Amino acid sequence: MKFELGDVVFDLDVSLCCGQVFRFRKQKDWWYGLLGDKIFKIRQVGNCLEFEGVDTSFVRGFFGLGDDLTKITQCINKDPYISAAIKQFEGLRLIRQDPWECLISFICATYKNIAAIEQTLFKMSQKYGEKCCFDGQTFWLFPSVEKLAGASVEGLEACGLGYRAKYVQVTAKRVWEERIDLESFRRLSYVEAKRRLFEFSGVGLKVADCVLLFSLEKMEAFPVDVWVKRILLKQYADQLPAGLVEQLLRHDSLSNAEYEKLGTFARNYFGAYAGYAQEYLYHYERTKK
DNA sequence: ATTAATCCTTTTAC
DNA sequence: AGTAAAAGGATTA
Repeated sequence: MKFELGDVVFDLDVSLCCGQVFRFRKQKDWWYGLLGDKIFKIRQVGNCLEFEGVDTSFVRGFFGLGDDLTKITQCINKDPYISAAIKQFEGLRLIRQDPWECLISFICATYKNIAAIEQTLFKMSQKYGEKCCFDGQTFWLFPSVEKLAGASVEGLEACGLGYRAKYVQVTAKRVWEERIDLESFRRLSYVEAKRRLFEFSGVGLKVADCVLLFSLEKMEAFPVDVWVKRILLKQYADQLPAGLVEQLLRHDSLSNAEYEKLGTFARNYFGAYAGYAQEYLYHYERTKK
């Protein structure tokens, strides 16, 4: 299938490489990806998207092609620094992931680098997910709630989860036993959905913000990891509340209070699409020189 | 080749 | 409320 982008600005490679998704692989010029029980491949040829395994409305929804990116980038374009990031990664869009997979993925992602996260999630899917064939290749779907709820901590540890194994286990068990519908969190406000996510084991403010931004379409979510903290301290120090910079420099970790101060600053400064700003800044910082 | 630091942090315990 | 330490292990320097 084909989809002409027309005046829709989109860069498939940048959107898939900027650290939002962990289970996309590029083979030759095709990206192979999974969402729920769907497996598909997609590539961008000029201003046209070509794909197999899913329909046009899925592609539009999944890659956020309905977002008015021109308006969004204008809104967040507040200074020369982010302006450079927006310019360099024109076409970067936030992807709409599955909330369950997103929640578990970011619980697994804490204090890990992206390569290690990808490896862990692959092992976990291989062990607990459903095996599927597509385009002559083997894929494993992301494990269901029921499957992970029944997994042992030892079994999860064997996937390289380390101390995160028990968080995954406890969270999965709770989602399963209480029949929690994570999709329904979409209807809650940012603050309310964040509070609900925060209750899960292994979910702090950062993981909650990632789930809110990457799967629940809360664009005011502004995940602050070590990279974003670094950017804020370097590029936005003089605009942060008085004393906060000195406080942050005193120690390495981020307290919840400090985290929320940075998030509040970002939402005030960048506006309703602060999450988009975060993704441009994050990718820009990670890839420069 | 080895070693050390780092990693899209959270939890637990002062 | 604020701070510090611990939690595996792959990747990167």
